[in-house]
Amino acid sequence: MHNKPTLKDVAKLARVSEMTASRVLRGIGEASDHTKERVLNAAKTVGYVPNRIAGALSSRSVNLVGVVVPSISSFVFSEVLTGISAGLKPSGLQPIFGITDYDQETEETVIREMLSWRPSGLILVGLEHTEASRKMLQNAAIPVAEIMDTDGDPIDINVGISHHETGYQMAKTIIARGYRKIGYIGTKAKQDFRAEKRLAGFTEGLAEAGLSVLASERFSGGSSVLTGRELTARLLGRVPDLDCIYYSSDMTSVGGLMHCLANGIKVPEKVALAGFSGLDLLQGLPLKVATTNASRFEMGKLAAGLVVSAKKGSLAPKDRIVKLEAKIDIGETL
Amino acid sequence: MHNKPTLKDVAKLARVSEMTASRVLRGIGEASDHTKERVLNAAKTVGYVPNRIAGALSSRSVNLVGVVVPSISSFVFSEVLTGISAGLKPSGLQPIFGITDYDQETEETVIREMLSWRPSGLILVGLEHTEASRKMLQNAAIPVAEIMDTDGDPIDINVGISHHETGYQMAKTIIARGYRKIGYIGTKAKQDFRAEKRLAGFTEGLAEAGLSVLASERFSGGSSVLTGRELTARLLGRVPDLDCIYYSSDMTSVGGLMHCLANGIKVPEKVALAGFSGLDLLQGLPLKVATTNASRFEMGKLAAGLVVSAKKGSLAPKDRIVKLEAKIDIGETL
DNA sequence: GTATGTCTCGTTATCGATAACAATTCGGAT
DNA sequence: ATCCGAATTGTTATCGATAACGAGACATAC
Repeated sequence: MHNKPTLKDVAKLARVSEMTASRVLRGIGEASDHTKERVLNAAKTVGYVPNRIAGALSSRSVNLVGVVVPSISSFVFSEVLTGISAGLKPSGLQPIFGITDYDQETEETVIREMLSWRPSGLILVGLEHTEASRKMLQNAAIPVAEIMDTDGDPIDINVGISHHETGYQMAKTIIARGYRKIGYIGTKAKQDFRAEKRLAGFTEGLAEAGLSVLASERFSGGSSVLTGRELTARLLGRVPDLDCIYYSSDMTSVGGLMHCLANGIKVPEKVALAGFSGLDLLQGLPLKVATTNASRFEMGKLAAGLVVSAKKGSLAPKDRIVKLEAKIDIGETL
Repeated sequence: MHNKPTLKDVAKLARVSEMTASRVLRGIGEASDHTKERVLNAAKTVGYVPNRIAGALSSRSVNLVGVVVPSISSFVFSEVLTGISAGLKPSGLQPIFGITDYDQETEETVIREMLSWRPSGLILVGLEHTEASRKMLQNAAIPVAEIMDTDGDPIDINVGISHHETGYQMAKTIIARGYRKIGYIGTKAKQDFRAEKRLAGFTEGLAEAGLSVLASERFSGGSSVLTGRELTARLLGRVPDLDCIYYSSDMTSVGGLMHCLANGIKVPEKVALAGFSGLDLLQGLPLKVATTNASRFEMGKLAAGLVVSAKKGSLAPKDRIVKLEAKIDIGETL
């Protein structure tokens, strides 16, 4: 017996043509019960596993949707991915994931790699891509969804929230609750476009009240509780009279809370804290940290659904842009 | 212009044969600088994106490695995936991910789906699979790595830790530190084989000292801080004099710590806590929770490396089984 | 008995690339 | 001037499936 059984082997054993075997195995078209049974049995006895590569080449259709995210070692994206999986499930489309490490060149490579498999659709995070990436995506002639951010010029489908508004609203909220000496802790510029947009909106919101960010700490690399805790310690060490800190993520805001808990700093009496994302992690802490909920699961699911509709040609242009509401959750730290 | 440019279009424009164009674009074999340039230019002007499907069918080789995990909405697996990505990178192989939701039937479907793309290798979590899955994997004639667990009978490559021993050692450690009234909080049986094995080893370790788990709480669904907190409250409500709780995960043990912090219960004086995984999350908490480090990143990276070697045929049978050390980190809660 | 459909199943021609082998070119050695 | 081997480039035959069309079998209608 040679390498792997092919459709030909199945057909031969079942004494039918390859075409008939193919039809039975895919469950399309008509076939007598007698034939069906023979083919199915033959497939089982030779241990047939269809070759999707050949099938895809022949039918010019691939049941894959590429999903390109900056990182998977972050709750934020794993929830989005879970949402995408859920949204794709009813259509029979399979997601395949690629990681960019927050780097546009890497993203370009990943996109090229994905397109070379001729997927039925593509889902990307963010609106910032290299020129070459945009061109490839436009030429691909498949539904392309950019998610998580609506501040920019989308290629095709767009589902997300406005990070600029998110920052702006958080500034307003913080001001309304009486805080005036405000600090910021977030990633270094250019690493994370969305965090940068929130900060810009935040700064703008403060400026309208004649305020500004008094002090900030920036870090590179992933957000973690430890980073949040250390930078909070450093920031409050430098500027002890801050009465509120805005963080670029929930992970770091939790770190801030931990610093305060461990050092007997009263939250929010002495210092108020606010983060971003609405991670599940926040539930169960001694104090629920303020945040803006980015409804990541829903966003992923929705985007996946739109890609499916678009692929079927049943998605009007006006339904291709969905701006979700980013709702602030005051929690117990503001 | 028709649909998508093919190699033929590029070749025509560059006035060379398809074969020459193919060689230039793949950078293999020889070609004069003159030809190279013409082909590369042609490819760029028509916006050529290679069709991997056709390439894979023709060359009978696919630069993909399938990775099948129970879930991605958990730190545990996202770190493993990150490790796998890292381990695969030097080889040029690309990981593609599939999710089983902790269900063997789903796993079987996912495996079949992956094999239908004829990947160069497969990486699975755990040693428990359906009979049909095992058969498919054995017939696939590609490197198959089972990771995270070594308590069982591997199909091919195996990298992981012994969860039974992990539980056993934790029991010994807890006993050695003087705790006697011990509770357990973990997932419901059969959902998570590895957690079950840890519990079995734990119980065995206690039994050797004439002890047993006095009370336990079980949950279904994912591990979360909130679940850990609530169940800790419930368990201590039922059995207030427990002096130590063993959790099936770090997320839930952190929840336990949060319950204690919020309610003024002294840790570890009143009650000691221990989890499992060694998540980064533990860094930065007011108290470092005891855990067993499962070195997930390293495990993923190592397994990926072995798959690559095995694919090249340079992996001896004796190197196919790697049992890593699971090191207990006492932290500050034991 | 002939015609007309409806079911079933088979034949042929791709899909877009690459492997294997064949052919051509070219500079230099004899 | 001729020949040789290395460097380049081309030709042919697949890879394993599916789309599109075609054909035989069988039943029903007139």
